[in-house]
Amino acid sequence: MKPDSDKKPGAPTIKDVAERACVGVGTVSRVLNGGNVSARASLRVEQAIRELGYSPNSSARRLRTGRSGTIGFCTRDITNPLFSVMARAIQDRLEEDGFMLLVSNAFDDPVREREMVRRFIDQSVDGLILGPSTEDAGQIVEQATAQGIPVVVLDREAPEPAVRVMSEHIVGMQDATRYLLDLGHRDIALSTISSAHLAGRNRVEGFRRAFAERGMAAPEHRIIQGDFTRDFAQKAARHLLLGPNPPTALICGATPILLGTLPVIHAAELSIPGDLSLVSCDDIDVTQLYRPAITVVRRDIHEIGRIAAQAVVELVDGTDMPEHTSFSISTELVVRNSCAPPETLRGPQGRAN
Amino acid sequence: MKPDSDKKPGAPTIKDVAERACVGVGTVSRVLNGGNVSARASLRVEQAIRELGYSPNSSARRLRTGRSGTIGFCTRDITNPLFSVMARAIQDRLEEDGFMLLVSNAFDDPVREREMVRRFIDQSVDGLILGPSTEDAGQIVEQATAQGIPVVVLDREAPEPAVRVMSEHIVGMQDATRYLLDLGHRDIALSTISSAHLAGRNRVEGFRRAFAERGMAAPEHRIIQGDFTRDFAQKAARHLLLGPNPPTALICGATPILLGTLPVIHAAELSIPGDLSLVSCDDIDVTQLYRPAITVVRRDIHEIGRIAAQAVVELVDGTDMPEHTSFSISTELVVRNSCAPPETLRGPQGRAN
DNA sequence: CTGTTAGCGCATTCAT
DNA sequence: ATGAATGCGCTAACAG
Repeated sequence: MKPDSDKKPGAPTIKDVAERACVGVGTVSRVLNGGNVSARASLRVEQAIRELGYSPNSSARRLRTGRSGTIGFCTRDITNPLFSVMARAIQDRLEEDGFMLLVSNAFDDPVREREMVRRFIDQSVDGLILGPSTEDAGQIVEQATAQGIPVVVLDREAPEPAVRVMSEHIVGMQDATRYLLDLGHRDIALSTISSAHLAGRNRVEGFRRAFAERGMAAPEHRIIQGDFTRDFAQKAARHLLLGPNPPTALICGATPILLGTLPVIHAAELSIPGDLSLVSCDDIDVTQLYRPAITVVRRDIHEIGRIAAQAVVELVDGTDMPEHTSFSISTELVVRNSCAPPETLRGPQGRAN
Repeated sequence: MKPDSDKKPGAPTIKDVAERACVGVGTVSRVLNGGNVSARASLRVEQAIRELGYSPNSSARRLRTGRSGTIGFCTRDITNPLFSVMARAIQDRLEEDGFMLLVSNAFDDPVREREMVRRFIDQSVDGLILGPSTEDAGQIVEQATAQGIPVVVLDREAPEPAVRVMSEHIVGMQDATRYLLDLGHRDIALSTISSAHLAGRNRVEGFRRAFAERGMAAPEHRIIQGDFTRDFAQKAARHLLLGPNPPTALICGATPILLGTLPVIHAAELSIPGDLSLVSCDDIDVTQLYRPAITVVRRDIHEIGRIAAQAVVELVDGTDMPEHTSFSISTELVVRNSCAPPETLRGPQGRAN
């Protein structure tokens, strides 16, 4: 075999393109990245690129420029519709600017989260989006900022360089509670996530405010907070629903809480809304398709993702600071069929079976 | 500017470590990657690393070695529980070997899929996992293989270098259909995905086989196939259920199909299983929590992800070929309360309202 | 066992 | 406007 058409099997490099186009590598680089190139040279280079099927080696480029074209998204658990929907929205938006998305699950474990972030940084992501967690993002933001990596946090506290995208959980829960109050409920239970989460704190706050608004004190003994597992939710639901004087209404303050609670409701053969009025937070397939359809505090998850993605992109690409350092996502109470006035108000004829 | 004590703010490099440990960079590299190093030198290097807070620059490493430590997962839509659960399983497994996961959504669009894969390759992923799609993976496998990138495909055809993880859709659907047949149903409808998908073809095949088994011909006019959208499912359900002689049982051959069908069932005020027996494919929150709970053909999604991840890792790390080039995932019929004998067999007393 | 050296492919400076 | 040269940080091949 003569060194005939014996090309190197490796992908063509910028040098190959330069040779073929009879120009220097600098010129090729310039047409690629938009420098000053004469029309003639530019044309020749472009043709060479086409003929060779050349594509810039991203590893070399990222070594040279320090930018990778990737963004890391640290979720609690991608299996949660909240995060998978966000992930999709983020990815859709990121695509517009040519970024790719790296994901991970931290399972609400601060140690794991830091480890994941470390690995993201290690992979030299250009930006970071952090899902809610039990911990402040302070340490992580600091760590990332030290490397010049911008971070956007979702529903959690974070020091200044970070951009925050916050949901109006207080108002949302206040609306839900008020709705139940207006229906005549007084003994309303709230099963939600730990106050270690901003969302947990805020939801409890909104719950209390709704009662305060009416000059009443919230039933503190009906507030149960725990971690983000169905397991916790199930225990909480048993405690709440299976006791001697069950509440007339229950608000589930997170999707996993609802999913852990429903089986208990089924097992106890409680009818909704006959025996129990039910409200959940975040609208998912289950809340829409369950019969009766479940009333929820909805927020636009897709928009949250879009905004977060948009923010990182601006932070990464932009030369100047972003307009906003904090975004607020509103909520909306979607009334469906899972709530009714409490039995006591419907007369003593018993359950409407 | 004078080269004062002006330390570079940049992260410490292998050279810094070498100097501090009074060894050559080669030695540092060796302790990092496991070469032959004396205990003494090794100790000193490790200390220097700790003191400097050194972390190898992954961009340089990937340029040098051609390996990135990332795997790309191309899904149809990460929002589908099927894929989010897979993604989580894949990621969990990948983590064990230090890989990170890049995800994307192709929305069943072959053009988009190729574009996503191109970008994955561009990002120099070490391996590729492809979710099911309307197209054979031939072209993509070829493209990836040319770059030495191994690919694992899920529920789709692919030429040899690729590893396939296939679900036993034929048997699964056959079991489901047989179950309905045994219950006494004859007029069974199947709403499933296009035959352009392997899963679509196989599900129809299983459906037919169950009838053939009994010496009957499958009701071909009751088979509707379309794309993976709720929209299609809704139209199909309307066509099937709202006509003059609705079937007595319906099998939904994919999660989006079920989700698009349920609203039609609700609107038509059909009772399950009174008016219609219902079976779905893939067990999700909705099938478990819906009342009545929905009978499903289940497969272990988590295991599919685990196997796929394990396979890529072996392909990437391994020097030798993997043991298997194809895996088969079994299915299981989970009987719940959404099916009953057809009305005709339960006597003429009409609906049990 | 160890230090030195040569690139990996690219963007970028510097002369021209 | 452009070609040549430099080095990003690392690994691997080499010579000791």
